Formats: sequence, structure tokens, C-alpha cells
Amino acid sequence: MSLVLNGKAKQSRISDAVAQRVLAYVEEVGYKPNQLAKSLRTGKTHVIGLVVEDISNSFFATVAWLIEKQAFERGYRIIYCSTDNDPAKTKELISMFRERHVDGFIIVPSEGIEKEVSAILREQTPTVLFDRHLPDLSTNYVVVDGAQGTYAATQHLLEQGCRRVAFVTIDSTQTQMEERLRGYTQALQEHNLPAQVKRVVVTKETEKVVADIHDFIRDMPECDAIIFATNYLTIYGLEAIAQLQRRIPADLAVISYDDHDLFRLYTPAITAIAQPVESIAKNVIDILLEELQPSAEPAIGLSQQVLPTQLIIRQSSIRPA
Amino acid sequence: MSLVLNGKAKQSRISDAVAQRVLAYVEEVGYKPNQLAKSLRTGKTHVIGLVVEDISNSFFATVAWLIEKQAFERGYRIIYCSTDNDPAKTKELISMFRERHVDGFIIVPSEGIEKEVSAILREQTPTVLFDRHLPDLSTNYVVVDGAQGTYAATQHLLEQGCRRVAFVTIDSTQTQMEERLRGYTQALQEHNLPAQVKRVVVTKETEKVVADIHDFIRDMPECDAIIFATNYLTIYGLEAIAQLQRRIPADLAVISYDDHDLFRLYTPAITAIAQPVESIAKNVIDILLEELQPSAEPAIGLSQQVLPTQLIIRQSSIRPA
DNA sequence: CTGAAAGCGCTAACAA
DNA sequence: TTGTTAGCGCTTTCAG
Repeated sequence: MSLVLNGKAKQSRISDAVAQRVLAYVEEVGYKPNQLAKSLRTGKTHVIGLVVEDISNSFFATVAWLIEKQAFERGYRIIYCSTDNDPAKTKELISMFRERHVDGFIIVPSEGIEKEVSAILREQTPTVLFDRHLPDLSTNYVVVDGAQGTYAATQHLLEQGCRRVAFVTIDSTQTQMEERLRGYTQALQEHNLPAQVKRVVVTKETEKVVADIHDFIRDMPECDAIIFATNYLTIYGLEAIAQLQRRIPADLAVISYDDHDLFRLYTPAITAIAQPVESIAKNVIDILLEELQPSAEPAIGLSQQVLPTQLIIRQSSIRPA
Repeated sequence: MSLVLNGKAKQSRISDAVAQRVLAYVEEVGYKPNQLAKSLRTGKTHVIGLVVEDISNSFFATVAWLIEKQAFERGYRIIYCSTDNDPAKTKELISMFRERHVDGFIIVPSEGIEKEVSAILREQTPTVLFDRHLPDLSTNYVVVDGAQGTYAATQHLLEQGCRRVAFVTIDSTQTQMEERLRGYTQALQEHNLPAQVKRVVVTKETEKVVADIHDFIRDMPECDAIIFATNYLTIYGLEAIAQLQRRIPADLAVISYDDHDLFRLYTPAITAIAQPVESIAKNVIDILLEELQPSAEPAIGLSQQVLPTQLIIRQSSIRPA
């Protein structure tokens, strides 16, 4: 019976008559297999654990949604959780997923979780990191070429005639943030212009963050352009700029790393370094499902991908002539 | 051993010595119980299935996040899924959750899923609906008094001197949408003013939706105020209004049902009928966890709550004198 | 007070 | 080609 249900009738040389009979009975009784028992027996849950930084952030929400859709089509279910970038919470979530015997992991790693991730790797559980990676670990990952993105953005601002371009980022040594900073500094260096970097400490109290950015901009009257390293920093920044009554782009040009619905609708529309969400999702799930194939040789080779960004130029970075 | 681990040592009169020995051994080996086997045996998974319309919508994202946090603290895990308001997908998701033996359901019901929900109810699986409910079914639910919200909003617009207030909603007979419409019509009736209602068909092609609203506004030059029945309708509407170059609030006052980050930051800031997300989340999870208590009498009584909204007045609805 | 054993529903190996 | 059965890891009952 089990064979028939799992579509192994042919291969197990079970007669069509029996297969039919089983199927008919199953239909009649409305039999639903107990997934729990099945999983206990086979060790496979067909569930993938997705650990992102913040599911309410549109970037992660979109990627998660695309991943879920693709996985669903291929018979896998996704369970999400947000880490809020808190290592303790991340560890707890990973441990919870392990207890629930997920077949694979997709993780946006916060800092300091190398130990937990290498534990998963040691158990041979297929895993893909995305958005950032852990440089000390050999893992699959899909990231974006942030340096190229901020380099192009800085270049664009310089072409618009800006000479004092500032960079607002978060207080973090994660790979993706370092990269974004690197592209910016490099572009300025090539033009022999000074860099002006603010590392904001992001807390729950959004007013404090806004005030922090507010003070940074206020104390830098000569500044004529700002690049924000994440979309939520840009949103805080726009609030600060409004408070200071600086006009965009006349007084201050603005570019955001990572796009957002709001940026298209804001007045003026905000130029953004867009990440290729579809490609990210597709690559992540492809790598994972490939490793989930029983046929695949384990550790046959890591897949480490770096995807390009795209600069979407809107009004906020176009200086009047 | 099982007794000790589950904290039933005392009650089963197991000697402290043995309990200690077991605990020490467990610690030493790093034993982790297999949740799958446990669930198979007990029939309890400690997982709650959360079926929302669209997890990337900030309203649902926030409520989901609050529910998850509360549930986590009390030992329950949440698995989410989005229905996109598609009955077929909703049925599939409910059936998937049933297969996974979730202990309880939290559902934002789309239309036409009465049969599935009553099947869950018949199985005595604790369930709470929110945001809207199914009038034909006796279930627990937590909804918002949308009629009161739109009534107050319309009233406010009339006080501002508006005389031709239009209402843009979606093509749906769901309870919450009907309520929102009702509050609007009632307020206008009391002032003997004509109602002007547009029911938009929401599709994947956002341009079409925007164009639809665009045409509605264009063909109604005497209109001096609009209430949008959802936050995403407002976002489409703002785009349409920008295309038409109508000034807010001078030419057209705007109010959105359901608040959004964007509305605070938009120029001008958009007046919104805010829903009490914290209360919704708290009430939903409290009702569900109460029913999940084995002590609770089943069907002892339904909990049906209607929470108030709050009108947050911003610039978009203040007419110049 | 403690250890042994049945059985949750399923799959896969093994007899028949 | 088919029916039978062991056992996945746990809880809980029932002898010891």
C-alpha cells in the first residue's frame, strides 16, 4: 500500500489491479497519511527552515515569498522566523528548527553564530546563507555585490557635481555592510575626495536613531549628498532631513542602498541601489533543492554566488544644472 | 526517565536521587528529545497555524509578529502562510496545516471557505478568526469596528467643509469591507449628502488598479475628498492623484483606512483610521491559548470581540480655511 | 518506587 | 507478485 501511495507501484512491480484497488479504497475512506509518522520513519520532514533578519522588511519579505512559492511547487514547505539580528535569538531559532528536524536551512546569519552554523554543516544538513556570509566558514551562499552598487552610486553623485558625499551605515562588521562601505570609499579615493562616514547604532527607539542622523547632517553643512546603507536607514534619514528642512536634491542629494515601495512614491522619488530579489530567491532555492536531492554527492562542491545590483536613478540624486 | 524530563517527577513520586541521576546523564550526553516522535505519541505538536491574507502587508506582518512573540513565550511555535485572498490557496493551506497536525488555527478567512473552517471546528481544533469573520459560522473572532472608523472619518471630512466625499473599496463582500462601507454611507445619509462609491477589482497588475482609480477620480471633478478602504488602495490612489496633479488636501482631502509607515512620511502626511494591532494580537492569542488549555471546557462559550479604531488626523484631511 | 513493554502511523525490508 | 513485520523515538500503562 505504501508503495502505491508513494508512486512506486511500477518500479516495485505491483500489479495495476492492486494499485487500482488500493487507490479506490484510499479515495473512498478519505485516507490522509499522517505526515508526522511518515517523517519519524523516514527522517525527512520536507520542511525548510528560513531564518531571516526581519520578515517585515520588504526585502526579506519579498525574497521569503519567492522562496516559499518555488519551494511549495517542489513539495517543500517553509517555516520562517525573524532574528532581529540578535545572535541569541538566532541560536534559539536554529536550535528549534533542528529539533523540528527541518531538511534544510536558509539563513541570513547574524554575527557570532559561526558555531551553530558549523554544527549544522557537520550534520550534513543542506544549508544556504544569503544576503551576507560568514567568511570563516566554507558554506554555500548567495550575496550581492554591494561594493559595486555603492561604487556606482557614488560615481553617479560625483557626476552630478556633488563633492562632499557622506555615507550613513550601521554599526556592524557583517560582510555585506563592509562591502557597501568599501565601494563608497574606493570611489571617493579615486577622486581624491574625503569620506565622511557615520555608523549609527540601531535600537528599538526609532526617535533616537532619527536624532542621531539629524545631528550628523546638521554638523556637516558642507555635505551635498548622502548614501544610506540600508532602506530603513534611508527612511529614518528622510525624517531627519525633513526636520532640518533641507531640500532634496537641491541642498542634499540622496541615494538608498536597497529599494522600497516608499522611494518610488516619495516626493521627490528616491534613487536606489536595487538588489536582484528574484535572482537571489531563485539561486538560493535552486542550490538548496539540489543538495536535498538524495542523488547529489554531499560536499561535492560549494556554490558561492555574487549577484550584481542595479542603480535606479530617480529625482533625489539629480542636481539642478 | 520521561517523567523526570517532563517535570512530573514529584507528582509521580520518583526519588530525588534517581531524578538527579537522570538529569545528570541527560546533560552529559546532550540528549535532545525528538519532537516528531513526541508529537506522534501525544498528538500535540505545539504548533499554531497562522493563515493571513498577505504577510508582506504591514498590518498582517505586525499582528503576526506580535502573535508569534506571545506564543513563543508560552511554548507555542507559529507557522505562517499567505492566502493572497485566494480561496483555493486558503483551502490548500488549511489542509496542509491539518496534515501537519497543528494544535490550533488563527485564520484571516477569505470568502467561500466556510466548509473548511467548519470541518476544523467539527474536529474540535481551537480556532480564532481575525480581521473579518464568517457570519454563517459560530466561531471565535476578533475584529475591528470598521463602521465606527469610517463614520468618524467621514464626519471629520464634513467638518472640514468637504461636501462630495467619495469612497474607494475593493470588490468583496467580506464582513470587514461591508462594515467600512456602511460607516461611510451612514454618515453621508445623516447629512443628506450623496455617496459616491468605487469598487476596484484588485489584480496582480498594479498599473491597471491605479488606472482604474485614476479614471474614477478624473470623471468626478466635483469630488473634494476620498476615503480609501485599505492601505494598499490608498497607495495606489496616491499614485493616481499624483498623475492627475490634484493637490492634497487643497483640491482633494484623503483619508486611509488602516495606517502605514508611508503615510507618516508622505508629503502631505496622510490621515488614517488606525487599527489597534497590539490589542488584536493580544486578544487573538489569549483566546486561542485559553482554548488550548486541556482544562478548558470545549465549546463553553465563544469569544467574539469588536475593537475600536482610532482616527489619526494628519495634514491630508485638513482643508485650508 | 522502578523497569519493561505496548503502541502512536508509517515505510521498507523480508518472507511467502 | 504480495502480505507481514520490525522499528523510527517517544509516552504511559502495567507489572515487578
